[in-house]
Amino acid sequence: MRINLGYVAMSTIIKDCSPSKTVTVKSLEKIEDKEAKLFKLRSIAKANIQNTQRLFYHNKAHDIKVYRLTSKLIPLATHSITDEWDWFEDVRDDLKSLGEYAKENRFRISAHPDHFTLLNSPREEVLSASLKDLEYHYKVFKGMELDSSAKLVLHIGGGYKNKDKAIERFVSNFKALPQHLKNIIILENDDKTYTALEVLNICKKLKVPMVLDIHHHWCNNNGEDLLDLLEEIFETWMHESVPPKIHISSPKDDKSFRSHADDIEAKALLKFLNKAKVLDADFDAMIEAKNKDRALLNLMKDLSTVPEVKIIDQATIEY
DNA sequence: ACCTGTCAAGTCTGG
DNA sequence: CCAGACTTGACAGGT
Repeated sequence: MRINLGYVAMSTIIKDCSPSKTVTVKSLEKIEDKEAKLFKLRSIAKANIQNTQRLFYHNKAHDIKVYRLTSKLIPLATHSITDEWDWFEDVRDDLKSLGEYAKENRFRISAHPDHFTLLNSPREEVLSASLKDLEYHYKVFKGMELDSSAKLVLHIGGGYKNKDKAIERFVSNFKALPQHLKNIIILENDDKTYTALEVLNICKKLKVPMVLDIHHHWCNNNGEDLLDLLEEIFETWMHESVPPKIHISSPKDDKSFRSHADDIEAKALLKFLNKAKVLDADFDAMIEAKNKDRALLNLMKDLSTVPEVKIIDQATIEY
């Protein structure tokens, strides 16, 4: 099986290349002139897109084909303070050429809205803010002219002291989403509330792909063996044009087991690969480590000494 | 150039 | 009902 590694949002290798620059509400409020305000926002947005383009060049140079966009590409995009700002119009051309490059190189692009984006909140205002945030992400993809292989990764949300009810709410709110959002949302197990098995069942019901997070599974499970779930998890991707995606991170230490370590422990990953190999399925693996792309390259280096691992390119292995 | 408190957003726990 | 933890890159103000 072939595994493509990717990383999240920013580089620890390329300096001064943040795609997530922003401005605080307070300092934006201090700017009196409306045009100056817009200029500030526009400049930041364009710089973020430009830096994302630089990351794309870097990714290409390192054979990295799997990448998660920052959710902060457009500063304060869903905050009411920017209601007057037509950001899409301002960065239309920038997004378009960014997307062209991504498509030319067959990058597999995803995004992961922040933990405030909750489809199962009982609070109306939380749900509507979440919808706004989902539409914002969709618009970025749309501006890049990506098709529905570009995905939005979401968690199920809070437990609200009644998980069954919370799942019901998730399902009915999901069903009520506009089709263009349903097409791109994929669901991930989390480290505290919704286990891989629970998310798998929801994914099967809603017919959406599931992202398996291995680290989250270690944190939050009811004793299920991943191998028993893996085939069905990968099956949720059956109708997609891209391979299944998993998330990989290593615990920081025993004390903060849920936190992400700087790098990825090759040993634990190999254990998973050894289990998964019976399925012989290709998949994408998103590296979630503090060292970001550096952690990816470090992991590749560690894997290169393992006899069962065949190095295909700088970010791809066969096992 | 470097340091530190603060930042749009939610949920959960404990008081 | 409210404060603090969670978690995290970047800002902003200060040295």
